[in-house]
Amino acid sequence: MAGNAQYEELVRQFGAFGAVKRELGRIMPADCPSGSATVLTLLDRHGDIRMSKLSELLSVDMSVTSRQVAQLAERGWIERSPDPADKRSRILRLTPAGHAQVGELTRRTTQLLAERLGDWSDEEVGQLTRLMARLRASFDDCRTAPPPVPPPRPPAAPPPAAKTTRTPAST
Amino acid sequence: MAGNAQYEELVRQFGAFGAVKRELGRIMPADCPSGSATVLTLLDRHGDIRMSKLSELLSVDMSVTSRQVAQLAERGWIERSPDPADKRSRILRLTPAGHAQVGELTRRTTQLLAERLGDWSDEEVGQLTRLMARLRASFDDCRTAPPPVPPPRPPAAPPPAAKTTRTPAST
DNA sequence: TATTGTTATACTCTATAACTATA
DNA sequence: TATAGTTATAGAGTATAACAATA
Repeated sequence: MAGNAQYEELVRQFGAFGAVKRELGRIMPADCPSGSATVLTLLDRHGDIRMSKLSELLSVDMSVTSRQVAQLAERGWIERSPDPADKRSRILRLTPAGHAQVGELTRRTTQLLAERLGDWSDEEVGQLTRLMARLRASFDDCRTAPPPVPPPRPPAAPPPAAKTTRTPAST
Repeated sequence: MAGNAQYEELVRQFGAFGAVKRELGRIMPADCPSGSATVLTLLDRHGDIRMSKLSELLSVDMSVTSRQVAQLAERGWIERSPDPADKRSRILRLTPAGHAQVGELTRRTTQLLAERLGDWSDEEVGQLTRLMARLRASFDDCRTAPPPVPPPRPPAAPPPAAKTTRTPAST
């Protein structure tokens, strides 16, 4: 368990990381902004998944995913096939063109990192990777498990309403 | 120096970090979105600075900073005083209300981190903080120092054009 | 002529809410 | 009634380009 001062410093670094993210975004192909790149990369790693699963991986509302995916389908990088087990669902899959695009994205990003992190050791890169993976996992877990010490949060904070990536909409 | 496979994995974690960023953004006050929060935090840390310096810290075009800062000024969180040394410039400074707002932001973010990172050790939090700081620095350095091994980049990649955070505009 | 900052415009990312089709 | 996905709308973030004032 860490102290507040440590958390404050960590949050500052989160903010500074935005600058890194923006630089990465600037080297993306004009027809593939960073949001699209993120989706393609996730599909490349997780294989054929459903919209809802993708929303969960991205931690965004499914409406966002829907639009992103529609754009990628228009460009021919992914295809949406009906799920035989549930006619409401659609299975997402990279097309050959999609795989090629992932290759191009990988080429660009690894080149930039090679330039910028030239003086980092294997060990350091690995450490940062592991810690960021764990960070993501720690935020993920808390969508299923309630916080250890639920402190009084007077305004907007109804019970987590179970694990879902859906617009609350009406009641 | 690390291998390409390591860089690919690191980039994937960069993408996953977006989910953490979005969660942080969701707990911000309605009148202070995460972009504003980043600016306020930077001003709190760096003291009175000029627009151009702030743009550099954020790694965004000055036009972006200008709008952000205008909004914050409207809310009364910062003030822009003329720079006596250069009448074109403006000095940015947090107001007392701005400092109070920073306090509120800090309270919210540290609480969320305390919930999510409850099982992290001091050492681990410190390590992640240090590595992210170094990451930011590594990207920063390369705006002044050219890449160690300038590889052939056929399309869009004219010489760095010196360190500036400005729209290229016309020639 | 070059630099600092502002404004106008356009595009991406995101959330909320309403809707359709299926379970 | 609840869930999977879509669409419409609105707001925030960002870049490009043109502009004004000052150096």
